[in-house]
Amino acid sequence: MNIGEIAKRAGVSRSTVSYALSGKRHVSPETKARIQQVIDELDYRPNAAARALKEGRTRTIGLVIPPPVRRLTYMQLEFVASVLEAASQADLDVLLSPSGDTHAPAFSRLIDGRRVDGVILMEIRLQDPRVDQLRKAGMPFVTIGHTAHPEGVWWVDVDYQGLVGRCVKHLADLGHRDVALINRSAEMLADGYGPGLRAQQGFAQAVAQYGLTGFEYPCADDAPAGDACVERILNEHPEVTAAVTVNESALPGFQRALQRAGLRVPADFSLIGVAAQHWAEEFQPPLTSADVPAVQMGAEAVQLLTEYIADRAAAPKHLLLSPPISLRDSVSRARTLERD
Amino acid sequence: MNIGEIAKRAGVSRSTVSYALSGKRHVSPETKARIQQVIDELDYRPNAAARALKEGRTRTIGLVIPPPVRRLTYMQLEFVASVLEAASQADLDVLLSPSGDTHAPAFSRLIDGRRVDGVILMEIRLQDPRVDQLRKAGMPFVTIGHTAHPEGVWWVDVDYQGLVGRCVKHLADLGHRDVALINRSAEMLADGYGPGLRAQQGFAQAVAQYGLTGFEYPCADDAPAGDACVERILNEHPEVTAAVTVNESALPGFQRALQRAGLRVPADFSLIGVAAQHWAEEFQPPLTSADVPAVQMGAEAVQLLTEYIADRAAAPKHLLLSPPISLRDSVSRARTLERD
DNA sequence: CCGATTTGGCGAATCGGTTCGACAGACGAT
DNA sequence: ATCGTCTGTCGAACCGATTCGCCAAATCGG
Repeated sequence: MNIGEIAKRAGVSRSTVSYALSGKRHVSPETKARIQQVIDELDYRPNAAARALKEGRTRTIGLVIPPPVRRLTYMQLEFVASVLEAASQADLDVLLSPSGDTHAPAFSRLIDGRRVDGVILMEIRLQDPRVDQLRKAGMPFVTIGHTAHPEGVWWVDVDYQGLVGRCVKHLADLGHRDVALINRSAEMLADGYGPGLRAQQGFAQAVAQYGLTGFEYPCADDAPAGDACVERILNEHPEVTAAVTVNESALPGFQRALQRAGLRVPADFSLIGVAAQHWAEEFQPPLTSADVPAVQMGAEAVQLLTEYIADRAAAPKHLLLSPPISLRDSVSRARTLERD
Repeated sequence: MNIGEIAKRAGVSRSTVSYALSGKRHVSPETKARIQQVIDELDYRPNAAARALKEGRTRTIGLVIPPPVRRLTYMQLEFVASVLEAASQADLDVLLSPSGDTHAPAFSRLIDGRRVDGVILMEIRLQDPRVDQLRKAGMPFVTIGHTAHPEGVWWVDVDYQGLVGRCVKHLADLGHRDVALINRSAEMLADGYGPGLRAQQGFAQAVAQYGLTGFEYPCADDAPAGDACVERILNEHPEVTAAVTVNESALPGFQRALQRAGLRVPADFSLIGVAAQHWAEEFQPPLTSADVPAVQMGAEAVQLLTEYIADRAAAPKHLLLSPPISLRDSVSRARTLERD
């Protein structure tokens, strides 16, 4: 069931079938109808490989996700979902590829084997070898997150630095003087993970600017780590009355540790952060947070990538999003002030 | 940078390059070395589309996931991750495709456009039109889950019916007389969702067999629904001392509702279920459960699919897994017995 | 009524690989 | 010296689409 078979049954040439399908040249309505009928009968659809070979494009994009996949955070899952959705809208297929040392062959296949027209890269590091490889191969790509030197690169990101700064300001305005930052894991920071390092900077700057005392705590991406982290904070710095977090996966652990310590949120301890809306609302009480617009970001990434693919000479574009802080129920005035 | 270019620079014909790469015919060591050197210099990799066209296979499998993707349960995410991992091991790429009405064109592209060599289908219904479509198109596929009439189909599944039955038996052995089943949502059951309906059957059978009184509660896949569901159970049937759950996404909600009601697990209320190990361990206290071996299932699905692709005439195989119940801390003897 | 233009469709080349058959040269056996 | 075998390589066909150039018939204007 190839185009030749269709042509034979419709009594026309292969090229006519092709033109009838693509509309790139005029075909008489009668002929077109006859061809369409045969196609419907046989459930014919052009062979993707043949088309890709001739056209030089695959109508497929690669989505490179961080391993181990099983540990995908909810936010990352939202990216994947929204990229998938946006790609589907644009009639693009998505080839999902884990990155990392053991998957290097797969990555090279993707790039050098021209399996995809472009790539969306998630979880990039400040220095990221994959960016260099893509650049060298001349493969269009958009990163979610941005490297230390993103000039000439297309990217979409959330302004972690600014957002964490605004969270600190929010706490300062409410009278908190001693605050903690619960960051991502120490390994990720050492590995040059952008959002973590930018959160660090934003926190340090804002703490200095508003004259607060700040303590930074790295924390692995799971509930037990969150539990342990909050316990450490409470032990080591009992004067801390509020925390800013960029670690949504650890949130359930915070709840447990605070509860065990007999601290109520927000009466005794305020919590604010940057997180996916889902996690923020799941928290008890609902977390005041800057909701990362993951869905929008995924869609924008696909949009940018299609633009890039369509015009490889176009000037690089990027998008730095800074969503507003949604006021929920996890932040209150500092205890010390309430005693006045 | 195509095979012709490599051939020219190495001073051989295109076919020799091809044979040097594939090893399907003997090529002298010197020639092979010369070719390899040119390839390394240019980072050459065969164009996937051209190869797919000639070979008639794409070295790609499709993974069809349920929409809305954003609501993937942890277990489903584990399937995706393990399929990805296993495919990567087998040098296969994975095309991720959401299913559902709005994505029908993408699904047809996958199947009729021969974009993939085979398909893995997740979340299938007892009656599933996608199964029929795949069958009609002659596309090899493996389902995770099985339809009402799985004869002639390749599949991998967990024995929900048997597992739920064993959970009930476990509770009966410990003296519980009135037990609840917290199932998946009413919509999913109405829609013919296999695991939910099989859990229902297993529960009903076991309850009858051991002479217990059973109450079935459907529950949506999220924490608030779980909270509300447990509250209803406690209100409507205060005599219930234990529940079996197959709804891992609702678990955090159970915790909250039980806590609010002042019931301790397992002293006052026992909980047992079928869930991903991750969720079972995240629960407070760790949940006694039959851990769904999602990672194994994903790997097995890929394995079966490659066998099927390699020999389309092979007799269908399937795998019905029945993991043991891991005893953790959420089940105890019934209260009434403890008073003896 | 004749040349120019438009309409509708055809044939062949092409994309970049794989693979089959052929073939030249080296070598061993008789 | 001759024949057969084996080695290593080449040339050409092919996979299934798209697209360019071309041409026959129909239509139009003066």
